[in-house]
Amino acid sequence: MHTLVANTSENGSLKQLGRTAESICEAKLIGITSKAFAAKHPIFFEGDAKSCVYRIEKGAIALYRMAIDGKRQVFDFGLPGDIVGLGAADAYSCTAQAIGAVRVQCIPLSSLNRLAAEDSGFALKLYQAVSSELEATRNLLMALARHNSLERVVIFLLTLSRRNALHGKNPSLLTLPMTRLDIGDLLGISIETVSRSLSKLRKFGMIDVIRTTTVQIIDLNGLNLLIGRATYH
Amino acid sequence: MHTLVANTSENGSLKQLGRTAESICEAKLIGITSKAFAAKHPIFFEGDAKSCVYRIEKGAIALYRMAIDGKRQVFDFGLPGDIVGLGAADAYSCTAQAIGAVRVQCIPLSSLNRLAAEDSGFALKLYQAVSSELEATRNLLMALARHNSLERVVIFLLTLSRRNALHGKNPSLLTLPMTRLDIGDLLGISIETVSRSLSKLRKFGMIDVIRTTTVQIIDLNGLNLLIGRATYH
DNA sequence: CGGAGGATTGACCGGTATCAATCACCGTGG
DNA sequence: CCACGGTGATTGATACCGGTCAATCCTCCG
Repeated sequence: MHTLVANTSENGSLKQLGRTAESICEAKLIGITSKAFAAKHPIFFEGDAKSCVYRIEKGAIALYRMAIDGKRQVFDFGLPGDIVGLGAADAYSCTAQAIGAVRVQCIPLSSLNRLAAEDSGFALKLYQAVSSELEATRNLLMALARHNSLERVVIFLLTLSRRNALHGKNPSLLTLPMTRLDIGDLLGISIETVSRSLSKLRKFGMIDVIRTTTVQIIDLNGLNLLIGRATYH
Repeated sequence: MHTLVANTSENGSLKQLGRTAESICEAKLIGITSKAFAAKHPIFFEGDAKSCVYRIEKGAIALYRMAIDGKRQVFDFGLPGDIVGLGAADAYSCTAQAIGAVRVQCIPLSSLNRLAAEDSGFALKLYQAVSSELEATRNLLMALARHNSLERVVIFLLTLSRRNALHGKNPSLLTLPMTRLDIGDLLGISIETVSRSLSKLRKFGMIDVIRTTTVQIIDLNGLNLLIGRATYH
């Protein structure tokens, strides 16, 4: 998973999990299959007995939980390379849903458990991976609890930008595969407020909304200043 | 760590970590020492090189992180029996500070790492423990993002109540070792709003604030209804 | 008894949710 | 190729929750 950037611990967890995810996949895991899901289809539901963990090959998914009153909290978006479904509980602790068309690798839990029981090094990799998720969740928590709606949207954009940079893509041209509702449910704000925030950033001349799914960052430094942090590092 | 209750995954993680914490302490760890801290003194700082994990014997601590603008986000309160400082990173990812006088066991990281490398079962225990912390953090995230201030305070009280029940103490008589500021910084609201929420619950006849540090729950069912959940289960 | 830190209560204001109307984009079918 | 319909996005008007400032109260200790 990735890490929202507006915090003091910087992007350590992102890189770290990236490496961890890779080593998990490089391990001698057997029975891995590949599977495709159409847009909006669930990969697994919160509460379901856990049978597999998944590695995103192509597309994007949303990880979320529903509150009793029907409100939805997105914890993260899973993008290619990410592993979702980790955690020691025997049931999935949140729902994973395809945003667009998605292809995933299914890693059987039995296979994962066997390897972890045999190889303490692999078990420690799982420990690392979940530690990173914990870190990312705390960062999101900081973003939600301590920033207003405009700042949250900026943090979201900068996070995507940083992800792009780490994948060798253009950090100033962002693709938003998710809807405004998905973004709002991640940031804890309404779709209208997401929209208003993007419009405000456009009027400030900091971004350009080319299409609803494509955002060009014009003034990266300005965005960083909005969340109280300069870019030079 | 404990788990805020207003969610669908129930209290699984709480019990689970309770057990995990115990088994971690029962393990053959060497070099454990005991240490005392006075009120408001730091146990460790965010960013410090990690040398030990700590088990609370007596008293209470706050786990928090500071935002750039000086705002503080409390992630959790550590109460007797809890283990704090876990996580695969080589630096503490948040600050731990004594609320009142505190006594802790210091478990050297070197000892922990050696055992984890030798014994995959112990490594998996660490995996479980951090998974539970992740779960608790997600629950807090749900509370912050999806509940108003009154509901957050109710969730906080019900969490303490459940903790009491699990420790064999009276679930209707709550001790609040932390200040209103600590509570507010956990729930993302101001001290005035914490105070107003408690007063409102008192006027509703649902609680009685005996002293500022002691709350009697009168109508547990009513509190549960406020957060959209009945008690009968 | 007095001082200090913490808690409570009130008044006011701003940010954001909500409701509502319109717009933009895109796939479908004529 | 264009008209049309549906979904999602944008923009505006309004109400209200909760932050902030300020005054007072409470409790614990010296």
